[in-house]
Amino acid sequence: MGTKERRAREKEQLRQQILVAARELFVNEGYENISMRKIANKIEYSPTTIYLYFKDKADLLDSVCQETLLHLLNTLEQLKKDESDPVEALKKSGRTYVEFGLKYPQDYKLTFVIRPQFQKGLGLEEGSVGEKVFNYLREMVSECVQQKRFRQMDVETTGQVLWSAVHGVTLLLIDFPDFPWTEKDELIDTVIHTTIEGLKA
Amino acid sequence: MGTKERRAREKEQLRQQILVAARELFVNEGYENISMRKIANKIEYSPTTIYLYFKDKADLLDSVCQETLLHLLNTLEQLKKDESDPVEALKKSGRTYVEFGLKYPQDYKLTFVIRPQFQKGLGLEEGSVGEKVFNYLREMVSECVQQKRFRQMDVETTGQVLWSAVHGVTLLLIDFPDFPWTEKDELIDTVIHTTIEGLKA
DNA sequence: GATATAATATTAACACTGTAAAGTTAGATA
DNA sequence: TATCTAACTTTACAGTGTTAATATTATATC
Repeated sequence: MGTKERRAREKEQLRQQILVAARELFVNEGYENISMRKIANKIEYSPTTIYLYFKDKADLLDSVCQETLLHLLNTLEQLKKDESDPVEALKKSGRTYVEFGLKYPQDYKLTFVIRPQFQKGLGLEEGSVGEKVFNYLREMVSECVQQKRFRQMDVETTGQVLWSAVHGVTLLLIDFPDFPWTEKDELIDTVIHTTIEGLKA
Repeated sequence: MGTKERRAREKEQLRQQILVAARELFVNEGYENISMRKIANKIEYSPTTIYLYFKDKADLLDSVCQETLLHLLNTLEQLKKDESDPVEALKKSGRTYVEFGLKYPQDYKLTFVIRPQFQKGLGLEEGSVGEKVFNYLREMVSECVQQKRFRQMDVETTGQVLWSAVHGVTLLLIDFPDFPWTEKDELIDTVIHTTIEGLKA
C-alpha cells in the first residue's frame, strides 16, 4: 500500500520542479517578464499543469518567497552559536542579512518588495517563516537590552530600527547599482555600526 | 504666426493630460494593473496616441517619477530657511522625507522601487532631479560636518547612511502595513534620532 | 486480464496586454 | 484649390493569465 506515498512523493517532486524553474526564471529575468508558459516550457509540461499545484502566478511567487525566507532564516541561525558578545552577534546578524540580500538580490526583492505588491497579507503572520525571521532579530536584540548594552528602550522598537537600517541599505545598493556609493563593505559596516552606536547613546 | 506656439502649447497640454491620468491610475491601481488602453480611455484618445508622446510604458512611468522627484525636492527645499541649527534641520528633513513617502506611498514606490526595475539607468545622473534631491541631503549633512556636530566622517558616507535609514523605514511601513509596528510617528522619530545619535558618537 | 474509477495532464478558448505599421483626417502653406 | 505635414486612429500581431472541457494515464476492483 506504499503507492499512495509514492504518488504523493512524485507530486511533491513536480511541485518542487516548478518552484525551481520559477525561481530561476524570476531571478534571471524578473517576475513581470516571466509567463506561466515560459515556466511550463522549462519543465516540459503544459502551462495549465502549474495551476494544479499553485492557485495562480502570485501564489507561485509566494511559495518561492517562502523558500527564500527559510533560506535566510537558516543562514542567520548558523551564526547563533558563534558569537558570545550579544552586541557583536547582533552586528554580525545585520551584516549577514545585508550580504544575503546582495548575494541574492532578485530573491530579496521578490520577497520584500514585489510580493507585498501582490499578496496583501504580509506573510509575517503567526507561525510563518517570516515571523520566525523577525523573532530571530527579536532574540538578538533582547539579549543586548537585557545586558543593558543599549539605552533603555522597547525591544520591539529597537528591532524595527535595526531592520529599517539594514533593509534600507540593502535595497539602495540593489536598486541603484550605478550610484557613487562609498565602497560597499564600508558602507554596510558604517550603517550597522552607526545604528548600533545610536542605540547605545 | 502664433499658431505654432499654440500648437506646441496644446501638445504640451496633452502630454500633461496623459501624465496626470497615468499617475492617477498607477497610484490607485498599481503600475502592473494599468494598461495603455486604460490610460487612453481615461483621456479619451486612442491607445497608440500615447506613443506619440512617450516611447513606451516604461518611459511614461519614468516621466511620472520625474515629477514625483520634483515634488519631493520642492517639499524638502521649503524647509531650508526655517531651521537654523543644522542638526535639527537634518532631522526635520529626514522626517519630511519619510512623511512624503507615507503621504504618497504609491508614488514613492513607483519612483524608488518599481522604476529601477525597468529603467536600468538609475535616474540619478548628473543634472537630473534625482541628483538634486541627493544634493539637498549632501548640503544638509555637510553643514553638520563642518560645524563638527558629527564624528569626523566622509560627507558622502554620512548621507548614504541617513538615506538608508529613512528609505528603509519608509518602505517597511508602506509594504507591511499589518506588521505590529511601534506607533508610526514614534518609530520614525526613533529611526532618525538613533541614526543621528550614531553619527555623533 | 478486463473494467471502473480516480488522478493527472492537455487542448482550446477568452479577454486582455504592449506596441508596430499603415491609414486617415484636419489645418497650414503655397 | 492643391499639396504638405502633424496629429490621431485603425488594424494587426504575438504574447499574457487563467478557466472549462477534454483527454490520458495509472490505480483499484472484480
